[in-house]
Amino acid sequence: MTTAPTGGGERETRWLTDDEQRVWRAYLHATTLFDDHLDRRLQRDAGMPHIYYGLLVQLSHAPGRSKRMTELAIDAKITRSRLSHAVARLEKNGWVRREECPSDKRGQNAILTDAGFAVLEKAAPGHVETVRQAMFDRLTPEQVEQLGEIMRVLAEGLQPEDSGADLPWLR
Amino acid sequence: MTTAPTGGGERETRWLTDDEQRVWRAYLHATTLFDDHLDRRLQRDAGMPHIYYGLLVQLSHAPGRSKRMTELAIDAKITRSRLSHAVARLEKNGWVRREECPSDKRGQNAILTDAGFAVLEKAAPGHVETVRQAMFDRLTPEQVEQLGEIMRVLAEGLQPEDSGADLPWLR
DNA sequence: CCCATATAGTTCAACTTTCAAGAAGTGGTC
DNA sequence: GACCACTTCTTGAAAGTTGAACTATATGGG
Repeated sequence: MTTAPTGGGERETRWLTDDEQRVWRAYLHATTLFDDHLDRRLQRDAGMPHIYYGLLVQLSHAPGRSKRMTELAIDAKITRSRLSHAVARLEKNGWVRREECPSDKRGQNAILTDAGFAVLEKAAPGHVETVRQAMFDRLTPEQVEQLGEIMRVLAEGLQPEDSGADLPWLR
Repeated sequence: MTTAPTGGGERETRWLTDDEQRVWRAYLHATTLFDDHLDRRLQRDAGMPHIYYGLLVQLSHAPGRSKRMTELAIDAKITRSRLSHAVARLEKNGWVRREECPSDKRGQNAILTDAGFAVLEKAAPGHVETVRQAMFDRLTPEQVEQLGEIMRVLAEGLQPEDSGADLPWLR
């Protein structure tokens, strides 16, 4: 649905050209496959979806391997609701634990446990290898640079997304 | 977890360079935001997630606005299981109906209804506009071309993904 | 101090996705 | 024509996601 000369009461829709459609489809195709690929690998190698893995990574980089929930949600680009569920699951796995925030009683800190760190340490090489094989081994250095720049531009335009859910600015 | 000089018994992991990490993060960031953005828009404007919309689009392009389930699954890059559930939902909405395949009694054809087509017609301009604003209005013509080529390369390397679920080659 | 309002995080219900069966049909082989 | 391997599609339960409602705490005036 991107080319038809429109049908209803519209005001000059700027439909995609054939070239644009091809790029758009290629984008959807590739990103879908990529996402699935990563998810499966990590599910297999680390027993969790990609985004959960990303949470552990975030924590591993944080001072004290600890982070406020909201901060973690923002960094991982997910809603607080989703994070709550995710951390609950990771906690059940023994990979993360929660601790009250001393300075703000509403707050919680998510903390990477040693077990969690171990899982990360074990899965990381395989994950990196996956990413490398699927992306960096296939692209020329120029393309890698182009991709980076393109993604930066796209992300920039998407940041201040409102939409009524949760906190407006929080995703 | 992409830079640390490793920790356990590994054989020379090819960690990502700082530049590669930046690109990788930019990629994740942008694609995540993009996906969320589209999903929300379509949920709001058409009452369904992006992938369901994609199914209707596929059908609208097919001869007779009809397609075999498996073919549809392959084109949409989803499992048949997922498609079954999705079509069930779309059928409940009255946007798709199922019909037995005459030549193969195992088969089902998914058919876009007039109501389904109407939904598509109504949502399409907004959807295209969303895509245009978020992607094509932001990139230079060169970047669009680069993006297309890069995505083609990435998809190429991901095609024959096995992994044990459903049919290996299907999805 | 007390209030209104904002923020942090969780929870609930509805929905989607996944995985592992399972029911039904096809096609080739002997 | 009975068997066997395979394909097509569906189902059910578990896991994950979403948006909205909710609890509790914080904050900045009056």
